Amino acid sequence: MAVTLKEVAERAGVSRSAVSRTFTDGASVSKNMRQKVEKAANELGYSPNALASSLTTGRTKLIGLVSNNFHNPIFLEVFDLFTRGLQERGLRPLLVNLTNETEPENSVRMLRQYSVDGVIVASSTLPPRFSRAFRDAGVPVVNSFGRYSSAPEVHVVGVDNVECGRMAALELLDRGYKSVGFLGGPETATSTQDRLQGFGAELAKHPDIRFSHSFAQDYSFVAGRREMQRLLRDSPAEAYFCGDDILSIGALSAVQDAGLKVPQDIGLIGFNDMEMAGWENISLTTIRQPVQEIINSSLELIVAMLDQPDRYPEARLFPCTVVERSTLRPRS
Amino acid sequence: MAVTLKEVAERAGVSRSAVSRTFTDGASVSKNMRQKVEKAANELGYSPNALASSLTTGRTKLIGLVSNNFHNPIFLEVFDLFTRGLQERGLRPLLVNLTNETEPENSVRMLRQYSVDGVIVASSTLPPRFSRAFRDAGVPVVNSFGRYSSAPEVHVVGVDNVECGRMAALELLDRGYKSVGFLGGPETATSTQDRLQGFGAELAKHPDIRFSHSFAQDYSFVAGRREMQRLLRDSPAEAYFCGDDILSIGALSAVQDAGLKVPQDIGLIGFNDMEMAGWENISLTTIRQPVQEIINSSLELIVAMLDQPDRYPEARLFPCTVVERSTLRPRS
DNA sequence: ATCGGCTTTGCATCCGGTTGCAAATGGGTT
DNA sequence: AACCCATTTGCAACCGGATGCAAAGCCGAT
Repeated sequence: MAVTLKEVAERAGVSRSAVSRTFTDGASVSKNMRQKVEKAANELGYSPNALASSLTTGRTKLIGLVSNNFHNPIFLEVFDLFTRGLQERGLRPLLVNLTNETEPENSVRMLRQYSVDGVIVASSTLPPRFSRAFRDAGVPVVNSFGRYSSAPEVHVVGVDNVECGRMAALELLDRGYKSVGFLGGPETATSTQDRLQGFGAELAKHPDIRFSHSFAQDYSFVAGRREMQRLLRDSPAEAYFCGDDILSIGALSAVQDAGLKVPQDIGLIGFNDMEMAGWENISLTTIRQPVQEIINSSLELIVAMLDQPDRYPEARLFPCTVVERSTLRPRS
Repeated sequence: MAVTLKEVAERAGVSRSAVSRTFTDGASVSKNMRQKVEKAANELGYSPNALASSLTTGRTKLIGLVSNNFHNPIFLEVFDLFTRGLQERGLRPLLVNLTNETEPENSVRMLRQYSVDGVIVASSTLPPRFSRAFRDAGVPVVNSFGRYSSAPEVHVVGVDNVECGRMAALELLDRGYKSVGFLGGPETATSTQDRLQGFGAELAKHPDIRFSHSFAQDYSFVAGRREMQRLLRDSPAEAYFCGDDILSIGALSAVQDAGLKVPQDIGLIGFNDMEMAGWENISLTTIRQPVQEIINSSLELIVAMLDQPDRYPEARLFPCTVVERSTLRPRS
């Protein structure tokens, strides 16, 4: 079907190696030879088969892009940045959707069958055993938006969620709220646990502040809205730290539907600063996660690992910042 | 690095062909042999190299998933459904992000280098020459959400955008609006052109109705908002058909910011029925595109083309329906 | 035991490239 | 013209697996 190296060689009247060499950079080919080969290749419309060459070079330039966040709009931004970043570096994203997947085995086997050069696990909700499984299979792996640990088992790039929780608490205290709540994502997500921990730890220093917490079923508008509706039925707090912007937006809609005003009656602070948070009809005060930086760093790291597969695992953390918009009352 | 067929063969004390056969279904292997091989394979943790086998079978099970819509949230739903659908069928999505790409050449070459078995072009804004380029390269291609044509050059699965425009017009007429506008996406997108055409054609039958149109720069919140702000400055129409829900939501925010009420002062009808359109704080009346069905059908089609690459191109169209929520005034 | 026919197995070759090695080539010196 | 050395080229083997073909194995029937 497609034109092969052999045909080009015949047409150019040279050996197959010669053709191969003109298409491998760093190989030794004379100017003359290169011309002849390129002429023949162009005439035939030849381009080398990346998979065949991967057999001998051991490199496919395929990177598994693994995620289970296909319902949170911020992940569209994430996919956009990852795919473009990979493409710019000559790498190809093989997308793996792990929605509803609980065990890593299948995906590990699949990605190994396709000899991916590396894997990026982009998720804040996938349990760490997924990343670990890839590492154990000998595949370079970077866990983006994953859990920070002082003794990381795999490379992690993201934020310190405990610190972010603390930051949210300080922000609410700073505004003089006397009773606050944490409206988290699913209780099983490590990101939720960590944010809650930091949030709670900071509030523990202020025993006069009433503090409660609860969890939404997942990171989604509907879940955030439902949970807030539940909270509103029974003496809600003055302000809530939501574990994700998408939860905040759901919560916001619940609050407004109940005839209450944000931020006058109830304050909200989100997490992520996704594009939508800046929309004028939402205008969410939130903790910004530097998505672009996290992704760039993840890409650099995975590229580096291609050459040093046994690189010692590190955690790369980026600071978050508060983005003030309209869902918290002014500083007192 | 990874375990190979040869090692399994040695361990099991059989020929390499025997091992190959136990892992190819439909091949002739005795129960006894299969057992021996599987035992050895398990002990070694062997799984066949999909790329190596693709060399001889000519099948990679790789499907190029090509798009340039990484800013419209509905495409997160689209990617979710496509990737899961492909995975269920044993196929692997190789994601290609064509943002800012104007010429198909590079991506065609790349996808051919990776010997994809087929390509799904999922976009309503990529010019038809992209799909055509894949077809010309001999790669089975399905253009999902593409432009319907009575003489399709490649397989198209989607909706009849002209018809949808007409449907929007009828809906607005039905509500008794006397002046209406079309707020489209980028003028170069065929989907925009077609929706405008249908919309205009229907209105042409009613010369008493004032009709205007304009275009947003792209399919995004910001563009929709900006365009609506412009319109509001100068005797706006009573109701607008927006070329996409995301534009509607931007427009909605502009209208509300201007102190006007929807639907009392201005009516809006969108297109797509993305998840967000149903959020209670948005509650957009819109024309629903049956995304799930379009994707299922696209998948069936691409699978069918794997066996019949020269299948005669067809257009598969699905009807749209009006989803009534809260952004148009009641029927008169 | 022998035979016939079907199934199972192994051999060898091929898929489309890459690469170590040795032979061939080219250019500059003497 | 002869020689030396660096570059370029081709040969052949290999990457991991699939498959046509012929040989081997198996089964029941005679």
